[in-house]
Amino acid sequence: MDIYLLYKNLKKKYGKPKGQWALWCKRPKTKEEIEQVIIESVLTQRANWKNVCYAVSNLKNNGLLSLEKIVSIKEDELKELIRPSGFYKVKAKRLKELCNFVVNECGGVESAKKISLEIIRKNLLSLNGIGEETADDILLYAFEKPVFVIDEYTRRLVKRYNLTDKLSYKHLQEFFEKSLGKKDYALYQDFHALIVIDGKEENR
DNA sequence: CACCAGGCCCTAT
DNA sequence: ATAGGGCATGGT
Repeated sequence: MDIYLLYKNLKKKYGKPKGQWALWCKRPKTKEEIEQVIIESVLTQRANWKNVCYAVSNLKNNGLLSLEKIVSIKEDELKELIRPSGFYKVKAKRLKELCNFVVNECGGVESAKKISLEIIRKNLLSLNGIGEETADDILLYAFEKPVFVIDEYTRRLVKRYNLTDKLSYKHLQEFFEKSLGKKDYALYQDFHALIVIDGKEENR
């Protein structure tokens, strides 16, 4: 099975990624858009996307959809705003830690983009509540690093087509990156989005 | 009413 | 190393 052909077929079937994916796959993104993607990467953990939208709207309506603002507001205020996204207590804590890291340790999103992949990935993973998938979401969709994101839908796809037997995150990530041959962040962004879009479609 | 959603951490084997 | 429980909301 040619993985790139799989991508072409999904692309043919769905075209440009829609909905949330339109923003996540937008190239290039403004600073505000990058920050929104980072915030959404935490809010979307094990959450229905509609619920994420409610939380994002709350932040936006209060002028707080920004990393600096999230660093400065009270955690209790943040909790109430992001409540619809579920697991709101832990997510408020995680968000504040993540935003603080990007703003104060990295010097903001533009400087963060310039940090080497290995270093920034390791640092993101050291934060509480940022696992491999969330870290790679941020690296790929916010910082435009060529890392292939593995999630539940990707695993289902691998199983459905029997692409490979080992299902660990690291193995699957290497499998996709090697199979696609080139480290192309734009391709990785669209492909992962299409895998999720297609996975949801299969589910109905 | 029951079950689910793009995760992650902690604890116990 | 790996399985299972907890975290919580709104949709279907």
